[in-house]
Parts: sequence; structure tokens; C-alpha cells
Amino acid sequence: MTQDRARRPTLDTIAQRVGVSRATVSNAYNRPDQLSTALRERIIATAKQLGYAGPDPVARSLATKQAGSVAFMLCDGLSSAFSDPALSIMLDALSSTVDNEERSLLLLPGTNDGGPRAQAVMRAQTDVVVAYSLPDDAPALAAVRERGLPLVVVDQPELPGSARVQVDDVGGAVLAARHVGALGHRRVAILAFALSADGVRGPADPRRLASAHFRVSTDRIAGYLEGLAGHSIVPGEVPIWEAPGSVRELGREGARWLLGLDPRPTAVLCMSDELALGAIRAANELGLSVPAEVSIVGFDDTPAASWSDPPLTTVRQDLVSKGRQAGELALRMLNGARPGKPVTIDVELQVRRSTAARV
Amino acid sequence: MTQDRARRPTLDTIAQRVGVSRATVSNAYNRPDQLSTALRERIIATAKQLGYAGPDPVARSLATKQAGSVAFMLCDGLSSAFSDPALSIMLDALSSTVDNEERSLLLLPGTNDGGPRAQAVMRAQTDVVVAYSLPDDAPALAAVRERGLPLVVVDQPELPGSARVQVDDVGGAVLAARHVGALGHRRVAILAFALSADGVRGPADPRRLASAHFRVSTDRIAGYLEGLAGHSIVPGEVPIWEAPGSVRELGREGARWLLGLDPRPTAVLCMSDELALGAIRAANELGLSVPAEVSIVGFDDTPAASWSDPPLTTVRQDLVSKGRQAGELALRMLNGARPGKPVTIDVELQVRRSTAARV
DNA sequence: TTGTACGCGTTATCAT
DNA sequence: ATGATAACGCGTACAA
Repeated sequence: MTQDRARRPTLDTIAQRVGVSRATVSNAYNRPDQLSTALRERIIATAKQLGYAGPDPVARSLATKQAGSVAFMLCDGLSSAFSDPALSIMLDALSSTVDNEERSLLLLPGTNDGGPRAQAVMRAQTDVVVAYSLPDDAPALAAVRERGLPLVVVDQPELPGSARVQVDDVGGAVLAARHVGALGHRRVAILAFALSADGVRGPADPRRLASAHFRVSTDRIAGYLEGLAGHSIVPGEVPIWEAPGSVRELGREGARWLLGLDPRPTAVLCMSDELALGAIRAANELGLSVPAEVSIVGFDDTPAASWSDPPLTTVRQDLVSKGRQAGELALRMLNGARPGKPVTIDVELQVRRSTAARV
Repeated sequence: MTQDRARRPTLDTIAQRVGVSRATVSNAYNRPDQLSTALRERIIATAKQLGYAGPDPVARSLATKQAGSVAFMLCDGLSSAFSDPALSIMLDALSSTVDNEERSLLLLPGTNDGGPRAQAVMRAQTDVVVAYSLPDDAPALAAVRERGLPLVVVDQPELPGSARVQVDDVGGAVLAARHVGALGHRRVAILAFALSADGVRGPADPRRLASAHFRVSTDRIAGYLEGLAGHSIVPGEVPIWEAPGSVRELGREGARWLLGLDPRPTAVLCMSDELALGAIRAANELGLSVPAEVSIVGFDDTPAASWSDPPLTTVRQDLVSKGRQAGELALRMLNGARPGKPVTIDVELQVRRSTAARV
């Protein structure tokens, strides 16, 4: 194959064969208006005949100083990531935004929960990086800085010089908490996702909360507690379960513990729809009906939320807009724009049938 | 930013500053054993001081003729793709396989259901391409050939010169069909996914079947019919619904139609677990209990299959192995290996509780 | 249209 | 052992 490569025709091959300069052949591909149609056609025909497939992408990148890709870094492997519908939807919007600008998406998945390896970042052929919900101290983030690549962060604390897309996590959590508070619930539990990237699962005590590395989690907990405080619920009495990921099975496990407490919570605030769906399942398995005996609130409003039984009351965030904004920000940064103000994605409460007044 | 770039130090900058040749600086990064530790450290220190982050990835690629990435082409956008757990799991295994070899994954999503744009393929900086379930006539496949890139196809007919990972779709479908046949079912329906990439949904007549573009779909249908024929069920009397994607909502829609037929089928063979879960939902909404009144069989055995209610009888395929094999094949092709024999992923029937003997 | 000066490394091969 | 020299890769862009 190295052989094959070696034999490959280049711009020069075509130029010599046609009897023009290399520049002209380049123009035939990139600026058709710079030469006569007849010549252009002769060039293309010769290229086809010699099996030349057009300018080499890598060489072009070297010359233009444009790698032509947007890198996307995430915390975990792809599997856990894409089992999270919220991420899929966001990523889809991101990818089609950058695709429209002739750029593709380079995926840099995390290896052991700390994000991508620094080495992978250092060698990535990319012009700009989008980081999604990485721990603040991820080596990958340091690598991005070291390379001086423009950075867009999503669901993550702003870094100096980076652009940011954020969801009003605190505000959304407040909405959810006030909702159950207004319904009369007084024993309310929180089903959270990871506070740090160490795979820990279990009840989260104050010390654990204080050492948290994921901003999204801490923001939402703060919002929940704030909203509950407005209904005279003391933060110290709100049980919190930390699930190491946003998948149903983990939600079910956490809810089983929360709903086994004495006194039993009458409402559970969940940090994602996936966790909430697991919680509904757990409640049912414990013989508790939702929402009659326990109210469940989700977060995200993914398609599964309206599809579930009962349909889920949840905090809606516009995931498509989030992905699009991240993509546009990346494209702008790549063109030399300054980071500017963080873009905030609004949230709103979507009341469905998984919540009801406390009996 | 172009300014920033222009000012960036290069290997030469460092070399001059330290007073050595460019080659030596290159060696300091890539072959530490080729120079003294002291010199190496001096070089690295100077580099750090000048803000040099190591050899430029694009330039390195040009010199080594290795783009350092594996491209993955899929039919649809990312959203529909990743809402399919079977793909997520496979892709996760693929990505970690290539990541271990210091290569990243370049995503080339489809735009309008025909796969990626040819242009995107022509400009992709990649050494090898993995195509997943693309229609045979996708322009992206032609582009890969034109560029002469090694190709691995997954769930798709073999192309000349391409390596292939395949699941024994026919065999798996036969297993599913024999299972319901053995349970005494005689009125059996098929819930299929797309036959062609045109978004059509509805009952599939023989002409539609004949014009199908997706091998997976046609293979499974063939397998289902073959298995049923063994129980004296006439192929012409098996109703087939074509869903344009593998998501629950579409499964529900299709099953609603199938279960509304007269005579009503007592078993539905579904081409994915997601479709099957939608079918269970549809059955329940029609007041039919699963499996007492209707048996449902899935395909894939994703985590959701054992999580559903009732747990799903399904055809298991080893998705992790599928992704890993595709990755290894890609790495091998990239090193010049010949395609070799197709790799076949085994299937086996996983009997759970969504199927029962016909009453 | 063309000449030609870059761009930024890698990797023999050669010299000390 | 260490380090230097120089060819090479494949385009782009601008002045002529």
C-alpha cells in the first residue's frame, strides 16, 4: 500500500501530462473561473484517466493552515455518551452545523472517565475544539490550551479565553423544585448524576458535594435546594443519591435506595430524563404508583419523556439549539473571533403527568 | 488568529534557538533514544519557553503519509443514528479499538439519507473508511473508491476490494421465525426497517421488496420467510410493514397497523429491539397482552431488551465484537493488508418472556 | 496562466 | 553514540 501511495499521481503528474503548470491544475479544482472551460475539462479528463482523485486533503491543509475539522471531546466512551439521548440530539445539531461549512467532526472520546488522553489532543488535526462536560482538571483541557487551539465549552465552567454554551441549570432546577414544593411535597429527594469522574455511586454527603468536579451537577443541586428552601424545606434534610452516569439502570438503582428511606420521599427530582425513567420503574417495582404516591421530575425533555408511562414532567432545554450554538461558536472562534459572552440556553418546565399534589 | 498562527514557533524556531538542527528537535519528540538526555531536556525546556506545543499534526501527516484517523460513514444524521443503541455500542467498541492505536475517529454523517456527501469524503483527512449500512448506490462509496482509500463495510454488501464485517442476518432471522413457528403461531407479521433510503413507511408489497437497497433488511426478511416456510407458512401471506428507521415510535406505528389486520397476527417479528419495544407498546394500547395474546421478537439484544416489560425475546448479536472487528480490520487495511474473508458475527436466539405458545 | 516561494515536518544518509 | 545535511511530501497563493 505504501507502494500504491508512492505511485499515486499528484498535481504535478497531471500538470506535466497536460503540459501546464501545477498552479493551473490546482485552479481547475478550486477556482474554475481562473481558466478556460476547455482547458479545465482537458485537465479533469486527464486526471480521471490517470486515477487522480483531486488535491490531497492533508497537503491542502498544510498549505491553507486549516485542518478542516472540529474536534469534540467528551468525558466517557462513546457508548455511555450516546446512550444519553440528550447528547445525541445535541451532537447531531452540532455536526450538521459544522458540516454545512465543509468541516467534519473529529471525535475524541474519553478513556477512563477523565476525558480524552492529552496525547490524542496533541496529535489531533483540528482547528477548534468543543469540550462537553469535562471535569475541570481534565488533562485534555490543558492540552488544548498548550496547543493554543480555540475552545468552546459546553455544560462546563468557562475557561480563560474559551467560548461557552451553558444551560441555565440553576434556574431549571429551581423550576423543578418549586413545582413539587407548590404541589405540597415536603419530603423531596434528589437523584443526581456524577459529581466527580471516579465512578462513585451512593448517597452523597456534604463532603462529597464540596469536592465535586462537575459543574452541571453542583449547579442543579444548588438550584433544587434553593427552590425547595422557598417552601421551607431544609437543605440538610434532602437526601441525595449520586449515580455515576445518566442511564436508566442507574436511575432505578438510586431510586430504589431513595424510596426505601424512612420517611419515604414523596417526590424525586432527577437530573435527567433517563434517570427519571429508571426512577419510575423503581417506584413501580416497589408497588408505588406514579404520580399518586410519588412524584417524579426529569430534566432535558428528550423524546422518551413524552413517550413514557406516565409522561414525564421535566425541565425542557433546547438541545438542538444548544448543539447549533456550540457549532456556530466553534466556527466563529476558528475564524479568529473573540470568545464573547457565554450563550445561555433557556429552560422551561414541562408539566406532564408524573407529578401530582401530595395526598 | 492567522496572525497568531503566523507567529507560531516551529521545529526550526526551536532548533535555531537551541543551536541544533531541525532533525534533532524532531528526534527529541519522536525518538528520545537518538539523543542525549541532557540535550533533549534542553530542547523541551526551550520549546516550552517559546510556547511550542510539539510537531504540527498536519505537517506530520504530510510527511508520514498517515492522516491518523479512521473515517466512519453512516446513512443518517447523528441523532437518528445514536438513538439506535445497537449502533452506539458498536461504535464505542470501534472507537476504543482505533484509539488504542493512536488514531481518532472522523465522523461523516449522512445528510439526506443517502449517506455523506461525496465532497465530504473527497476532502476527509483519513487513511481508511468504515461504512455502516449505506445504500449500495451511495455517492460516498463511489468517492471512497475514487480516492482509492481502503474500505471496511459493516452490515452492507461487500464491494470489490473491501473488507467486510457481517452479521449472519439470514441465520438470525431464521432462528426467530422458527421459534415462533415452533410455538404454534401461524399468522406471523414482520416489522421491518427501511428497504430503501427514501423515508417510505407503510406496508411493503413484493415490488417494493424487489427494489430494496438495504441488504440487512432484505436478508432478514428472507430469513424470516425461510424460517416460517419450515412451518408451512406461505410467504405471500406474511404481512410486512416497513418503518423508515429503528426507533420505538416508528415501531409502535407499524405494529398498530399490523395488529389491526384481519385476521390479526399472533406474532410479530421485529428487525430491532427498538422496533419491538414500540410494538409491545402498541399491543398494550390495543388492549392486547404480550405474550398471552401476541408474541413479539426483537433483534440485537441491546440492554433495553432485558429491561423491557416483558423482557424481550430477541436475536442476540455481539455488538461489541462487531465494532472491535471492524476497527481491527480497518487498522489492518490501513497497514496494507488485503481484504481477506468477511468476518462473520454470530447470532443466537435469546428467549425471554415476550413470546409464548399460541393459545 | 505561470513561476516560485513558502508551509512544517520526517527520515534516510552522512560526518564527527 | 550523537548530531547534521538534505531530499522529500503535496499543495496554495501571489506577483509577474
